[in-house]
Amino acid sequence: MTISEVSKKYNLTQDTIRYYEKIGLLPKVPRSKNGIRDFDEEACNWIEFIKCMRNAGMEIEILIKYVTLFRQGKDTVKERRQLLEEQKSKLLEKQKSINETLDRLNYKIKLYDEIEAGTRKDFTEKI
Amino acid sequence: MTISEVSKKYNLTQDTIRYYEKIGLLPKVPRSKNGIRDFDEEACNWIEFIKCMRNAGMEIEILIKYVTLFRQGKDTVKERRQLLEEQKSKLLEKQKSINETLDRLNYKIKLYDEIEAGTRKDFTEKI
DNA sequence: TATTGACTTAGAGCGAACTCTAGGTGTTAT
DNA sequence: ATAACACCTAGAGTTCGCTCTAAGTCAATA
Repeated sequence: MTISEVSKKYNLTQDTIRYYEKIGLLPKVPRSKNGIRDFDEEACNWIEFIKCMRNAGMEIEILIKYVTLFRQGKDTVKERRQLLEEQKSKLLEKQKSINETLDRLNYKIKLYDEIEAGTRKDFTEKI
Repeated sequence: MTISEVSKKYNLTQDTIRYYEKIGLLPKVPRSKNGIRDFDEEACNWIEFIKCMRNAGMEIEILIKYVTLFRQGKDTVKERRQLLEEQKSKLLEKQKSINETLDRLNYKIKLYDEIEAGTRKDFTEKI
């Protein structure tokens, strides 16, 4: 698969994919003899994995660490597990923040609906 | 309330608070006669609100827009409602991404647990 | 044969959100 | 009175994660 195909498949720019490889986020992307990237299934799987993690806001440094451990083989399973557990905690925190904010947005949207409907005349919005 | 008290109360640096005011994110922070900020309840409420929204990842530009509309009074209720609704959608998307990633992390953590426990001998982790 | 088009690289540039620096003012404690 | 301390400002610097630029290689088509 060429970079333009991968780019379309995962909706990432070619620049982003090259950047990810450059910083060590993609282990061994195969190349055809004239130096052109030829993504195999494993490389694609990594891209998909990284995209998923990045979408959730995981830091690139952490992902590089994970990829590095992964490449070192079975001996790093314990450390990888630990890393993922930490990231899980962070995501749970983030989830909590988002839920709090959603509650607040819902409250305010409801308030604005009441104001617009005229069912609330005492317009004392308290931020 | 002085800036250092507010800073402690909301766990934001003084620099961040001053920055928020400078860019128009805090409507009218009162000042004592020698020019020192003296946060009243309303200013504190704004800080708390902004902190909540920022924690969920809402962009500063959007928050400035909201604050600006708020200051313009009742006539902007409809527009404010619309803005909040858009941000709500974004947060729901983000929530979805986080949930997907959490599922994936849980799967991998479980896999690593099995590997470590020795209950899974076929070590064919597929990223 | 010339040009088009997809790929390559190194490295510069960018936007967001702070964070820090330098220099200044005003109040309080010794 | 002088030092310490908390505050102030404008503006420069930093970090993250891309994104763009310039210059080059190579294969296919007019």
